[in-house]
Amino acid sequence: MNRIVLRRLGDGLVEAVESAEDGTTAALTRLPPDELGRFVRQRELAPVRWVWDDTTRWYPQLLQAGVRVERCTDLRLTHALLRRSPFVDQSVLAGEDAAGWEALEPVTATAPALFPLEDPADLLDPVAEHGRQQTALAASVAAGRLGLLVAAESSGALAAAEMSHAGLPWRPDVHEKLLTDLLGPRPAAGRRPAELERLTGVIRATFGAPALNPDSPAALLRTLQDAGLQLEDTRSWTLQQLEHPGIRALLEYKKLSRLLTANGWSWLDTWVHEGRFRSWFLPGGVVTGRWASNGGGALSVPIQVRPAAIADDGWRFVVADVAQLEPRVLAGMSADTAMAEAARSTDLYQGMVASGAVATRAEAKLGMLGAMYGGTRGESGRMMPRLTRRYPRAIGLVEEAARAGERGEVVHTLLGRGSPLPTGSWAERAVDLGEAPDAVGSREDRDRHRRAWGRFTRNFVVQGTGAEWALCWLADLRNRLWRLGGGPLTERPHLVFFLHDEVVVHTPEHLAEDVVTVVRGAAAEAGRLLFGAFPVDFPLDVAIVESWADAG
DNA sequence: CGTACAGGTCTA
DNA sequence: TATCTAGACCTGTACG
Repeated sequence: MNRIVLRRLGDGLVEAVESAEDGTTAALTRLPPDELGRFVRQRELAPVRWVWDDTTRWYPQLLQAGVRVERCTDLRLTHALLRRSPFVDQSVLAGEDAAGWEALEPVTATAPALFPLEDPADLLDPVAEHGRQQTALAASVAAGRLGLLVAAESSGALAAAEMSHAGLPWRPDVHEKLLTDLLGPRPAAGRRPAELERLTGVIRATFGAPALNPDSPAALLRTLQDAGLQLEDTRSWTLQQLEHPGIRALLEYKKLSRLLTANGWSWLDTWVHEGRFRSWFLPGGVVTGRWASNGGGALSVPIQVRPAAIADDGWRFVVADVAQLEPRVLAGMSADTAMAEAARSTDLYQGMVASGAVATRAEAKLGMLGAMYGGTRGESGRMMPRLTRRYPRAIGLVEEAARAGERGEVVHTLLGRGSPLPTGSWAERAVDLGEAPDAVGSREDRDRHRRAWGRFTRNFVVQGTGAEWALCWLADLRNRLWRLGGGPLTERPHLVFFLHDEVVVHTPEHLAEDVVTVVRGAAAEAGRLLFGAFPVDFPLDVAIVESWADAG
């Protein structure tokens, strides 16, 4: 398959360097930016891989021009992956512009200038960087797995851009009715809605504080303490434990105030246009490999407002999420056959009960969460010895990751994403083994940091490998969806949302059943890609719905 | 007056 | 019968 490296030239032209499999240059084309769409569309007629500095700098404009790309190599994301992987000879990647590649930030402008002036990306040489990356990959002892990872990461970048382009269907009228029913009519700027005004009055009267601003945590804490309540913070969970006639109104105020500030009228004004909620998904935005997001709080859209996410007329959402992704991934990566046996069940925790490992589902869940997050106290800590006896390989894997982190070492996911190195004085000392008396922090301080980093690395291997499974699922699904329909991206079934282990597909109603089939097919393929023939299942909960809120 | 942080709440 | 992982983003407040 030919590769085409795209780069911007100083005079505003775009250069396309096409090379064959063996590395020989087949063609060199220069064209003005407004002809790029036509060029890419034409070259996409045959299998080709586009290579560019950063997907956010190229793909939104192509999508705007109605051009969809099958595959690419995102040099920014690939560089970041290879740079941290313990399976890569770092000297190969070192170059005079290595720092430039590391500093490169994705572009998330709301109105992207076609080619921004003074873009630091324009100082970097994509042909040279691609060469270094290919050399580093080929020389790696984990070339196969890393190759899969960088391909999936780049596919994710395409999917992310496509989701921002399409947007999540969102009905402002439904959202506004929800707000009005709960808060009252939209108030003038800077004023509280009627219901919050009413609750403020109740709170002030009940606690005898006529000037209290319930939005000020410090003032609220003082007022509650003056009223004789014993508390150290004003979190809802803390307030719920208290007996006082004013608590009800206070909790109600907090709930509605949160709705107003996070997803109220101004959220609608800012993030929903022409019936679509558009935010930026940032693949690789979290160190573990999970995606981050930018704009509108896309990864924490409250369940409360999801009724406003409604498919277009004649369209449906297919909402799919994988049940208990992380314990299943742990079973696969540790090749723990006993845990994989429990994972054969639709409910992994119930499977653990059925095998006699634990007595109740609640214990199974608590124990596994403790194993993956590092909970040592309370009930989850008490489960550990039994889980260790029953699932020695799975528990052993996370325990070893925790110990490595406590020693200041790098851990890695199944496909080879490396954890960051710890920062701070304890880390240097951990490598040193010197344990010299510390002038700054106490020994207890260092031990606390060490254990905290161990919890991070313990979770990193599981969360990170879970993210790899989800990335493979998403990448394969994206291609299967494309083949289900015809015409432009948004006239076919297409992805509109992705949240760690859940996808939302917007599809013409008559294709919804086919979408369910390919969503399941892609999940099975992701399992094969990561774990080969090892028998671990990834059952999906899938629903065909008109509103996102009706799923699950 | 702008920035940084604390406290809080939402997601998986 | 708990507080363990990763984030985004809001308001209020202290600081320079």
